[in-house]
Amino acid sequence: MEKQTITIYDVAREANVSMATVSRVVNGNTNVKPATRKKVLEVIDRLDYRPNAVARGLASKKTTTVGVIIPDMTNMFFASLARGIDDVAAMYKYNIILANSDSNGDREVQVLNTLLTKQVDGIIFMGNEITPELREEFRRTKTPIVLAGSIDEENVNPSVNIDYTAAVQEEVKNLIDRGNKKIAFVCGPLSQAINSKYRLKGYKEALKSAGIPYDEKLVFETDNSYKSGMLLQPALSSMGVTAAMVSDDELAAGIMNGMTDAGVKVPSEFEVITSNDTKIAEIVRPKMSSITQPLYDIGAVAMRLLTKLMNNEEVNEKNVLLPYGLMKRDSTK
Amino acid sequence: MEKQTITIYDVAREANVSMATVSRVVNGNTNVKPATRKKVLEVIDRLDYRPNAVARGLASKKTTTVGVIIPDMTNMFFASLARGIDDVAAMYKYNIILANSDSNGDREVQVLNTLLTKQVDGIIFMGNEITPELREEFRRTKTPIVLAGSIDEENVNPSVNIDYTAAVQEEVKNLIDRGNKKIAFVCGPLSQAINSKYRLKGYKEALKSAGIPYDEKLVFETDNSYKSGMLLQPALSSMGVTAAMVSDDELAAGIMNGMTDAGVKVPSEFEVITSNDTKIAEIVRPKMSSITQPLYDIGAVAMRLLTKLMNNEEVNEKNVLLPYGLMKRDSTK
DNA sequence: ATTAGTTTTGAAAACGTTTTCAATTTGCTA
DNA sequence: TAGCAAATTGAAAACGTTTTCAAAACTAAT
Repeated sequence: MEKQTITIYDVAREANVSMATVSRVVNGNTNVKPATRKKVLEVIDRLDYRPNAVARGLASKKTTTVGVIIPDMTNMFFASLARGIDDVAAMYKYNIILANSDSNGDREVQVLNTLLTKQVDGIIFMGNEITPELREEFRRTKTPIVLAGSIDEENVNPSVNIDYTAAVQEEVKNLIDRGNKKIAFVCGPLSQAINSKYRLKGYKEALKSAGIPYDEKLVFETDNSYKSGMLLQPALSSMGVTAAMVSDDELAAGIMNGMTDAGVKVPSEFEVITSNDTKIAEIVRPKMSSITQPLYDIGAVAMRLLTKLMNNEEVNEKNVLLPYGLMKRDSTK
Repeated sequence: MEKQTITIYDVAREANVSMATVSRVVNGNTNVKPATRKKVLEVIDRLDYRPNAVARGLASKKTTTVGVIIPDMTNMFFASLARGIDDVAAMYKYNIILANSDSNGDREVQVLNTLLTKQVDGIIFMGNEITPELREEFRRTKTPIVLAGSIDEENVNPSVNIDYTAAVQEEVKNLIDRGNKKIAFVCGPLSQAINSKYRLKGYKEALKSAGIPYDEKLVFETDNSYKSGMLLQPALSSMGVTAAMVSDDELAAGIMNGMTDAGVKVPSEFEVITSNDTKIAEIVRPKMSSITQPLYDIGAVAMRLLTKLMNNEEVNEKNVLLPYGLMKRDSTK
């Protein structure tokens, strides 16, 4: 009554052929006489043989599994990317091992190593702060790694993103054009290049073009949480800020609700623009205007890129920038 | 310059011991003389040896990987469960292979089979409709499977849920007590037992206790999407419905926004209660009253249960019901 | 029939571990 | 210091595939 596994050997015996031949038909190798193939397939069917992927992985050194490191799958932004990743992975017959890192450097290194230990064929990394230790691990491995919706300032790994600087710059310019003088820039940790080097740069450029002096006090660094957003209202209001460019949807929803709850009218008295265009932007009232990112596609393209790398195909552009858009909804005038 | 992998054999040679001994120290087996252990550890460190999990899996017949079948990771409800699953999995040194099924029966069967092929040690299944084919596959495998936040009417697999019937019954009773006569029951596919057998039952029971006749017209079957909710307003209003018990948060948000957009005041003119208490319930305005489910815990407990099953430990209760709550927010009077 | 190519096949060696079982070493006790 | 049990080690056989290389079986042309 013990687990009686059927192996390739059993099939070979029953079909009167060698294991090699069975392996060939299982793998769709064409160099098999049709009659033989038929015979083998019949036996496979009769015995209900299922190849053992682990053994296969050991022998072939391919696992058809890729690792996906994600800060938090409960965050709509990353979840959307991950969905794109999984769909394309499935399309190419890969499975994904998904691991949440909570953007914790040590955890990221640890996860990366267990993924490598498990011999994944490739890795997709999401997370915006790449510690020196992590970078070193990236460098050490031969396993291809691509960043999705994530910036590495040293730009050594292939990546898929949008042009955050240009998008923010454009939105802030629009805010200025509508008469806003004091515009807050609210973002996640400034230790993340995506915020400090890219988005903030767009913000500064827009101000500069308009001749508005940059005021450090208008930059609010947060942890990207809804709650943090809610708590920002007093500070924002007391400084006479009339608009905010926000780097995360939950955060933005928090700011907007905080404002509304305090009796500040959005958008007439306060405009908010968010950055990720997740479902949340649409569900919230007023609906939030947003930079639109092709979230699903960022994941999908990243995974597609990874398949090429795993296949040793040539890739022309290692750092892909997908087009972004600006979606006007009801949180802006 | 080829991938020069260090194997256990290299370590054994350098340390002047057998592979068996190296294996023992790597696996923390206590029957190794401290001096030997130290020597081996030094070599491991020097050579930067990393055990190959695939080979290990083949030899030991354990992969320390579990499969997770999820309808859509982009759905906050399931994403929250999955987060609990992954955290507990990590705690017990497992990784998860996550696969989206879109609740498609064929896809579920297919995914299940590739997971089994990959020799996962266990499986967590989310999805509320278990086709006969899928059930048959469940039955065929020896690999333990537990359902998380998902109902199988035949109840053969271990599962973790809340008492959906009681929760709905309680909420609907409250709605009745507040004077609502026409209460809609809005849910996902009635082909899913969780809706047709459990939630609907609670709804009916509440009506019956209050002596209100059950009207099939007040039952709205949807696909659980935000959009479907938005489109429901005309039907709801025209029938004179004053409250809705909804089975999904996005769906509920859609209904609420649909109402509000049409000028119907929530909650004074229309009350809505949702069922999953995801972030969305809190972010939306008015905040939605909801049945509260310990989402993270459902996942966490399911995974914990699975670890026991994988370990052949005794489990006393195979079908766990976690406590639910009722959270009063602003979408009810 | 023979020959020279082509296809098809099979034997056996990987792949990198764990695990079993027996052999060796060690530590105590008398 | 012999004897014995316990602790420590190692040899080699799994684990279930893929892959290489050569042999065998065809095919077609003479």
